[in-house]
This record gives sequence, C-alpha cells and structure tokens, in this order.
Amino acid sequence: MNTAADDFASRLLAWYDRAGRHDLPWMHPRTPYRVWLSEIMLQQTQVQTVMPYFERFVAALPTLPALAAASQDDVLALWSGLGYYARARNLHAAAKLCVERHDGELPRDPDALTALPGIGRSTAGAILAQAWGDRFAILDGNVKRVLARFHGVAGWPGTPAVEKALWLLAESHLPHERLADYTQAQMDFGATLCTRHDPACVICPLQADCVALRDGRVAELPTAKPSKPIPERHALLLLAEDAGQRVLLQKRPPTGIWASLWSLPEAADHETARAWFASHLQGDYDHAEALAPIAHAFTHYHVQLQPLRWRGLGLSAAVRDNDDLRWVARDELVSLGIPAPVRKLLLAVIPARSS
DNA sequence: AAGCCGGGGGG
DNA sequence: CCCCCAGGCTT
Repeated sequence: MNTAADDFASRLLAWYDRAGRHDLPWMHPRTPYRVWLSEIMLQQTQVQTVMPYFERFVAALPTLPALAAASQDDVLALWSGLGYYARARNLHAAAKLCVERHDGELPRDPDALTALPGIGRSTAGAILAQAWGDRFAILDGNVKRVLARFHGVAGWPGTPAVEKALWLLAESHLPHERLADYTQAQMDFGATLCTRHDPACVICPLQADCVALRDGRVAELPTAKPSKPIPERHALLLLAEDAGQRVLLQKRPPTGIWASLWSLPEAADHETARAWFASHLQGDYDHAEALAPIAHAFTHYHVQLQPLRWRGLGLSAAVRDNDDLRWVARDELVSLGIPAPVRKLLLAVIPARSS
C-alpha cells in the first residue's frame, strides 16, 4: 500500500523541480481567479491552445467582479474559437453567483466550489490545491493515464467503476506538503513524459514500480474509449451581404450546438432556406453564389456546410435589425462570439476595408 | 450509463 | 483517418 506522502508523490515532485513547467501564464500571479479561469479553459483543451486565449481574457476582464459585470456577448467573444462554449456561459454565471453569495470571491470550500456551474470534482480539486495549497486530488486525463499505467488498471476510465478506482488511487498518493506543485507536477508529467503515444519510460522516475511497464502493457493502457460510428450531416449557410458589405448574422438559440453564438442563418435544405429568405430578405434566392463547402468535425458528428452568398441585399421592411438578427461589418466580427468555421469563412469572403 | 458539447494537434 | 486533450452537465 501507499503511505500518505509516498514515493510516488516525492518522486513526482523531484521530477517536477527538474523538468516541470514553472512559467505558465496563470502561475504569475497565481490568484484564485486566474487559476479558476485557466482550469475551465484547460478542460478538454491543450495548454498551447489555451495560452493566447487566457492572456486575452485576463487582459480584458482581470478580476472576478469584472467578469461578473461583463455582457454575455463580451464573454463569448473572448471565448470565440476555444470551443465548448457552455464553459464560457457557466464561467460567467458562476462569477455572478460569487458576487451574490461569496462577496465577489471564489469560495475556498469544496462544496461551495463544486456547487458553481462548470466546476466538478476534479476542477474543484485543482483550484483548491493550486490557489490555496489545500489537500485535494485531481483526476483529469493526464492523471487517469498515469495511474492506469502505474497501477495496471484496465477498462475505459469513462466508466464509473474504473473512475472510482482511479479516484481512490489518486487520493492515496496525495502528499501533505506542496499541493500546488504536486498538482502541477501530475499534469506536466502526463502531458510531457507519460504521454498517450510513445511515453519516455526510459527516463521515467516511476519506472521501477510501474505495472504497465513491467508487464509490457504501456501501449494498451489506459484502455481506449469504445468507438462508435459518427453520423454525417449537411446544412446550408445563408451569407447575405448588404450594399456596404456587411453580413447578416443571427444569434443562435441558447441551447444546442454553438449556443448563443452569432452565426450565419442556417437551413437544412433549399426549401427551408428559400422560405426563410423570402420572409426576411429582399432579392432573388436563385441568384445565390455557391461557395466552397466547409467540412467541420464535432466530437459526435461531422457536418458539411454549404455557404450560399448574395450581395447587395436589404432586409424586408417587416424584419429590421433586432436582438437576434444584425447586419455586421467586418470590423465588428472581433467583438462577437462566432463559431470558428464561420469566422474563418467570413474573414476570407469579406475584404478588409482599405484605409 | 450514455449522450451532448468544439476545436486543434498528433500519429 | 483516427484518437485524444487540465471535464461537466443533462437525460
């Protein structure tokens, strides 16, 4: 069995001092707000992807009260391109709750923390350990992989039984000191040494006691998620420009894919598109220019988006600009939350204004 | 227990 | 082309 401050933790900490990452943006200064924001951004997202978004976000909204006071559109604009936009909506809602319930600060209590939207057990542990040095375990993808190999735990970690076993193992290794460093050490270790493909076992500080290495099962642990067929979908994107080269954007519904983001009006087929066009725009639907189709992949389905473009259009008199439908100039795109493939399309199609 | 929710990087 | 990544929420 493992003692509380066992070899596992002390070896990991020694490795971290030597080879870990000590200069990530959220470490300097390592405030609760910055730790929290980084942990939310890092959910299912790699460090290199997160860094520029983190810098931009804290520059615009440097404190929790500033985040709470921001508009949802501002928050989504800062998140635009990162994906999993529920994280941004939950972050924003949680900030408001902290202002209401916790005097504008992130609570240090684990139950109060987990009660906030977007913060589960692992994220709460990461925040508590890194922001205050409190003794809580994490169980993210890195830790799951390291523990599954080190202890030879088979079975996909997504199943409750395997996850429960891994939580117990994670807690069994917790040291009594340096919890912030230990937490970072685990993540750095999984991200840079005990990697999914081709881990550096030959220089691993845990190699002497790793069950997977001993049994030659490193490549097959952790057990992969069972794969399922991914459905293919199609949709039309309606790209209407007015005489000033502004594009008509529509706010998406608050649930579902790309919730609450601004995007091009979307239709399942030409019949639906034609009807929407007729009731909102003045012009000839059949005058559309078909642009190159866009292939976009989500985790659980793939979609082919066919953009149709019209120029010099006007809105029907009965429609007008409203809260869910706006003519947007190219310069305004940066201030809105827009799905990545749509943003890319618009920037490619709408010429930058020559100054 | 399974599905939903993005986008990018790597083999 | 496949898989995975500092997961959490909903059903």
